Amino acid sequence: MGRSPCCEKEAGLKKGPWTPEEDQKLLAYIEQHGHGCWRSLPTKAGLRRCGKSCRLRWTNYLRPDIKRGKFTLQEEQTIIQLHALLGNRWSAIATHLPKRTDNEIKNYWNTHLKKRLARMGIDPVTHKPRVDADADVAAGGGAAGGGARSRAAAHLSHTAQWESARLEAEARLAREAKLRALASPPPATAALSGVDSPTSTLSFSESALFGAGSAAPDIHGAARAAAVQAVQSSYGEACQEHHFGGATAETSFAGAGTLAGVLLDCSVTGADQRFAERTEACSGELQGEDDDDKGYWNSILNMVNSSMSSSSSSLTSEVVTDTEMFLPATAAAAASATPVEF
DNA sequence: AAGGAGATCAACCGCCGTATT
DNA sequence: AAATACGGCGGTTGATCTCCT
Repeated sequence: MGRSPCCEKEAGLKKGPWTPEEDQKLLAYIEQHGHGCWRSLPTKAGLRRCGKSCRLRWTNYLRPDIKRGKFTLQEEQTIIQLHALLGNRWSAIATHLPKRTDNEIKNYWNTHLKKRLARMGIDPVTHKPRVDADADVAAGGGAAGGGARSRAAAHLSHTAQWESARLEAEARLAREAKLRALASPPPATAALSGVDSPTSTLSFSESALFGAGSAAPDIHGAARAAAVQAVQSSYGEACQEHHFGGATAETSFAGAGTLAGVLLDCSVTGADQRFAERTEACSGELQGEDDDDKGYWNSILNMVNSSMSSSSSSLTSEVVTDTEMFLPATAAAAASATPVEF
């Protein structure tokens, strides 16, 4: 593990900013041959760069499906939501922002959003109002507050576990899709078509299939089913190791899956009625959760909702707007707190 | 107009997980 | 089972840009 940097092996490799000529070479080579093995690509393409540098340049800049320029309000909202859920897992966040790279999102978070949240008095790490933390400190970190926090942390931990399981399944799905693609080579023009999500192990279209289960071509049917099964079993195991109020692994999966599933469904395909069904199906699963959890998610949603209400966006179907999407049924009722100025 | 400070972002670095040998 | 190769990820850096004095 921890092998040495690829660039160490060959001296004289160029570093630093790419020139237009280098870009052209890389672009031309990939368009013609696909990237294949990154390590051998620079030699074949006539570039004095290491493979890693080429891969980075391609994924972060040259790919034809990358959207550049200012982030929209909706994108900002999505990033904030997903960061609250996933933390600094930029590639996972990028999965839900088509045409944006993890590097770009990371940069935008560090240079814009983090500061903005901080200005609003919200801790960009915990996504909680700083006042809470102060109050807890002032109260000497009492057992009640600490307990609530740990429960909230446990809730988040479940979410993260589910997401991890999902990402694992995505990776498996992507590998299987790749194998299928190799088995039946695409036309030359398709060399660039399998990259419709900048950094995800799963392409955006595949995410959509996976999340929405909609009109998926049968070629992916088995893989999708396998992926779903993998998520279910992974999450089931996670549930057995932890709590979830005595619910079975399957129902726990449904409950927690709602949260991440909503993100997936809504960001990829727009809200659909399956979501409502699942919300109904799992309502009450998380009723043991504490008011702190409600407040936590409320604060995020309020922030998001307030900015959304001031915009003319039609994206309300694309990002989470309904408290029930995020919260356990019991928490939804408490979602009428004053919106935070964004 | 000059230059200093802060902001931005492309690119690098080092580590990790997985596949292959 | 161990070693190695590879792709991917998140954190960090440094060059460049923009704004302010």
